[in-house]
Amino acid sequence: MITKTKLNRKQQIIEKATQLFQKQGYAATSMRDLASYIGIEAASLYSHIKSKEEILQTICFQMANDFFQSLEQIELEKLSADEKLKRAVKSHVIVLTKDSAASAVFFSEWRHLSEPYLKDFLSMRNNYENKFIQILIDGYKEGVFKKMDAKFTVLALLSSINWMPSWYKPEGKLSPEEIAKNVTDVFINGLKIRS
Amino acid sequence: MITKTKLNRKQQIIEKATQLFQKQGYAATSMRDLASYIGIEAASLYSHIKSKEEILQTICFQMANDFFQSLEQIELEKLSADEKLKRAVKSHVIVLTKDSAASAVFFSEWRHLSEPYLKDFLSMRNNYENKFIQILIDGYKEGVFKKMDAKFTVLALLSSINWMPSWYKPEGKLSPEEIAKNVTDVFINGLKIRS
DNA sequence: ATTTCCCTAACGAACGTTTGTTTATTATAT
DNA sequence: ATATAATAAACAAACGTTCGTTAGGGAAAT
Repeated sequence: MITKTKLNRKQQIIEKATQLFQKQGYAATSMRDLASYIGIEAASLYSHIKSKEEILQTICFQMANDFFQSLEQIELEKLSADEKLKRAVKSHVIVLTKDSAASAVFFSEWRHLSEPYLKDFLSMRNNYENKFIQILIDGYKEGVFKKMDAKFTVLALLSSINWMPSWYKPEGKLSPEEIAKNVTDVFINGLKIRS
Repeated sequence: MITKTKLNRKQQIIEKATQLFQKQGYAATSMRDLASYIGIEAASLYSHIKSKEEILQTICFQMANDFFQSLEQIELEKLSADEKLKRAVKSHVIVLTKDSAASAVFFSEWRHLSEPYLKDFLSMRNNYENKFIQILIDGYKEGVFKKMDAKFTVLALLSSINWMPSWYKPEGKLSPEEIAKNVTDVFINGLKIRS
């Protein structure tokens, strides 16, 4: 099982790197650091990966794809704006909690990507935020949401969720669904027009 | 004016370092980097500062003090919980926007502090969060706020604000007061019991 | 008024260490 | 026998920091 061993090793490298990048940051994590945690020499890492940055790229774009895919699926459904927002937040939280270490790296370490990856990354993120903004604007047009600064509100909403990886523990008392419900409860009931 | 010149230079170093730490991160910013932006040699920095980490310590604990001071002042006043929360958020945003670069460093780079500074820092932050949590608990007891997970809500609230330094521009259309109002509007009207 | 002295801020050079990565070689497993 | 994965050794570059020195200005002493 040559390929299997190699894939496992590569996966192991990326997983351990994810942990270290989260705890110490990308720049403060050395390849010797990473290697010693795995139990091999730094030079041996290069049998499986091309460079340190390739690891970061893998982590960032894997997460970016996951987020995008989960949101695109929701856009297909025909839902009222508030339902759509609930679903979008729930999906976002689920993706995020599935690998909270990778999410933390995704949110904090992307700036160490070199061009053209940095440009691609930022454009994807912008795109993602715009989809949320559109949901809020639609909600306003439908008469479901108050008048507001949609971009500001989305940034506040996503920020409150995205900070989670720094304190979320899978063994904690709150499930991803409960977290999503808590967040949307606060935000939606503050946005929704009460009759 | 010996002392004045020296103070200005030291201040200049810390200000430029704050900018670079925000943009590139603490670990990815070298002393030669910093020096060249100022227009001197790296070695010359050490006529004014003791070490690279001392700069980070200065930034972090200056901000920590500012946040603490602004909150302690509010605790003295006799206010209803929702009013108190509004005031606390407003103070928080004002401190944060006064130097958003330093705030960004404060929120993202504290993990590079060494002991015992790291321990002190985390204990201060915990303390600060607990003051917010207490406001929410008081609000619940007063019958002003819904039943909720106070810690979770505070983390969500502070996170949505603390992410701001990454996009806040002083020349933007929103003033600190308007930002605070937007945030509290969303959160308070989502929390407050409607009669 | 001139000299001596001290202090600050800057410098170039170098310190020892660590960085990411490459190479040539050996061990392992199929 | 062949392909893969690990190694030790080495690389140039960069790291934070220290060194001895120098230039310049103000204070003190002559």
